[in-house]
Amino acid sequence: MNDERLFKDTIYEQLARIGKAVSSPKRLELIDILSQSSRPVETLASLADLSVANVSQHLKALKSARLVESEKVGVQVFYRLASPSVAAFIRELRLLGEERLAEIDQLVREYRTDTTRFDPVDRDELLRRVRRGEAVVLDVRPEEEYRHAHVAGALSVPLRELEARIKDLPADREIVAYCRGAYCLMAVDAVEKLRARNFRAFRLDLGVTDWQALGFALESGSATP
Amino acid sequence: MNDERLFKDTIYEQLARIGKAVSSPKRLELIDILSQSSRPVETLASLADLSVANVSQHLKALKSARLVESEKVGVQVFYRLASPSVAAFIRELRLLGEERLAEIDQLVREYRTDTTRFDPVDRDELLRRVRRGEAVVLDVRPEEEYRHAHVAGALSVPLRELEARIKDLPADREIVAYCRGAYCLMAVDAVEKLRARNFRAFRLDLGVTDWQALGFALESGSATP
DNA sequence: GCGATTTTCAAGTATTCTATTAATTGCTTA
DNA sequence: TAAGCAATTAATAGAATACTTGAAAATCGC
Repeated sequence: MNDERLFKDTIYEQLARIGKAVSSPKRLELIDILSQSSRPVETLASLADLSVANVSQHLKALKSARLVESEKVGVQVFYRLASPSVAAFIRELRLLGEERLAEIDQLVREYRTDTTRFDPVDRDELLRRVRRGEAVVLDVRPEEEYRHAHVAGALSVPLRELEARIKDLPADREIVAYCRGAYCLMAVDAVEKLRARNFRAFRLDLGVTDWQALGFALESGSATP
Repeated sequence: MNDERLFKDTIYEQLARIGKAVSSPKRLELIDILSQSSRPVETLASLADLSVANVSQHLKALKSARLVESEKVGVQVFYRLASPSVAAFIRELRLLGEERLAEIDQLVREYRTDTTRFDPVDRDELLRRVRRGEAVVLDVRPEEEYRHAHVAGALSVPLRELEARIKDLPADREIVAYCRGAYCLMAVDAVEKLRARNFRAFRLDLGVTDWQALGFALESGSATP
């Protein structure tokens, strides 16, 4: 075997490590969870519906492909994505899947029973309004995820607290809610609740990584009260 | 199991199909080959050092993940990438690998014995000159790959023909050569040959997909003589 | 040292992957 | 319509790997 072949074989073998890491559904789910916020093992286990030992194994696999890192905080071990590029890569994977795999489209169509998809306002128009500052952006994910990273300028109103805090929202402005991304329905819920109270509310099915890819800045840290 | 879990499981299972498709070194290599040009099975087999039957299996796997498509042309079956997004995705995979896997860096460093890496001119500067039209861009890949897609305005001078055609190149202009990408050394060879004849030649270690990602337009079709 | 959390281990089962040879299919073209 | 070529499929075999789980062990803060 000549040098060049050996070189290619080795390079592709290395690249395949990443492919192997993302060839398991559960590991993809873990990466998605981690792209919202860093998490201790136990939480990951419960979010992904796996045993702790099992998650630990999957995390080990992800770690050996250098896609995640861990850090001990107190008694827990927190995992996080090793780099923002990981989230960007998984986003590409998801986009490719949505483009090429009709099954995904089908699934999403069947599962989404929400009303926002009949919105008369399309995504581009909403984004334009957000860019112009005409609309208020609402992050309805749990506060922890908001703290980890959110669209710059967005308000944090976790879905669970929406009812209680709805009176503080500006009734005269358009509201654009987002959550974890296209497969997450928290923002749909939020919009329905808001509309019931006569707010002009819309959903954007984007996660923070998607916002970022569209050129929006992200921030981290708590909301200023 | 509730609806949401079922939905997630199914979605991630679908996305993992793509992960599985790119979890094999040989399939990654095949995709890379196809990102240069569409090819019949037999050629793929010889380029990737595999048996025809084996390539056929791998192609089947890629096809079932909708990453490649095939078309019968005459007596042969030509395979091609199902969409430019596939090449873009594999590029992201490669970039992530280069960022995260030190092994790849190491390998490339060991394998590259060329001199161009000591170039005093860096990539950004070269790109600037190309954008300004100050430099001639040379595509040194086989003509077939040039025909499939090349950087707009680039000259096709396959490495094998370089010696014969060297006299037609402009001696007074800077020459920037490229080939299949970072792991391909044809452009290195070309630059060395050109410099031996006193041309001011440089290498850019970019493949067409990389050029495209940098905002350069691609063209296809034969060179105008 | 206690306790909580996480990792490792061992085991079992199942599955999967890759590559090869041989046979077959399906086209093209003579 | 038959010959010839390219590609696919089948059958096989062995290796390798993967996933999960329950129990034990390690780690580390307190």
